[in-house]
Amino acid sequence: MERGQIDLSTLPSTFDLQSTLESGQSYLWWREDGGEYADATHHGGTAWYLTTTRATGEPAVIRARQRDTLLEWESTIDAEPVLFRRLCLDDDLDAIRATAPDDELVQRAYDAYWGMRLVDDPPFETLISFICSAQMRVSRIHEMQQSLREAFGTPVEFGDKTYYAYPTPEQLAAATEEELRDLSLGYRAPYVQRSAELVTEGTPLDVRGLPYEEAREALTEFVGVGDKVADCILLFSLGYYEAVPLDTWIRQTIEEYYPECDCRNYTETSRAIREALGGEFAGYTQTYVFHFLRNGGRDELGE
DNA sequence: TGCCAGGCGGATT
DNA sequence: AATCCGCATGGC
Repeated sequence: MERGQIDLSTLPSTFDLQSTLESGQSYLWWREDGGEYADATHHGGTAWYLTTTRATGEPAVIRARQRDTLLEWESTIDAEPVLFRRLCLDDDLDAIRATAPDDELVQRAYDAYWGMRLVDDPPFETLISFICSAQMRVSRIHEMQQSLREAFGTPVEFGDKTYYAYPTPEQLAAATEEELRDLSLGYRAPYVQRSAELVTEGTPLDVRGLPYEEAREALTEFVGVGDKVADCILLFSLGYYEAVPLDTWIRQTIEEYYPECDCRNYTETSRAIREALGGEFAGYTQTYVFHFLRNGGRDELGE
C-alpha cells in the first residue's frame, strides 16, 4: 500500500474532483459510498476508486479523495503521475476559458463548475464505455462498466478487498454476445464484443496524429461507433480538445442558443458549433455546458 | 402506459 | 447523402 497527497494549491488552476467525475465524461470511477450524483459537497466529498492497467499489463487500484486543496490517495502503486495525467491537473483553465464565447450560458456553466477538468482516460476503456452509452442513462452506463469489470476483469487485491480491473481487449473479445447481454448491455452487446475483437486484430484506436476530422472518421471503423461516440473518444481519451460530441443535450442547446449552427448534417453542424465555442478548446467548453444543463442549469438562466 | 436515455447499423430512397 | 426504422433495458 502506497499513499500520498497532491497539493492542489500549486496547480495552474483550482480543481474540483466531484464535478470532474460526475460530469458524464468518465464511467470508469466509482464512489466509495455507492452514491450517484449525490449530495457530497464540492471540495470535501466522498472517496472514489479507479483501476488502471500498467504498461506491464499489471492492474492497480487507486483510491482518491479531495479535501479542499489536497487530493489524498492510496494505491497499490505510485498514483501521483496517474492522477496528474488522467485528471488533467496541469490544464490551465483560465487560458482555456479565455477562448470561450462571452455569452450567458457558457459563462454561467464555467462559474457553476469551476475547477472541473476534462478526463484523459485509456482509449480502449473509453471506446467500450461510450459504445455502451448509446440511448442510455448516465447512471446505467456506470453500472454497465462495473458489471464488465466484475465479469471479465483481472482481480486485484487492495486493502482487504478484491477489486477487478477494467477488461482488456483480449478479455472482452473472448466474451460471447450472450454473456454480454446477460449483463444488460442489450443491443450493444455484439458491438462491444466485435469492437474489442477489432482492437485485438489491429484496427487502429490510438489515432493521435491524424487531423481532427480524419481521426473522427477513422474511429467510426469500430462497430457501435458513429460520429458522436467518436467525438467522445477523441475528447476524453485522445486529447482532441476541439471535439464537440453532438448529443441530444448539445443539439437542443444549438437549437436554442446557437440556431445559426444548426446545419444539415453532423460534419457541418460540428464545424459551426466548434467555431462558435471558440475552436481549439470547444470540447472543454462543451463539457461545462453539458454538465451545467444536465443538472438543471437551464432553469436558472431565465430567472 | 408510453416516453426517454450522452445513438448506431442497415435498408431504402 | 438524407431519411426511416428497429433495437434492449430500466426509470419515471
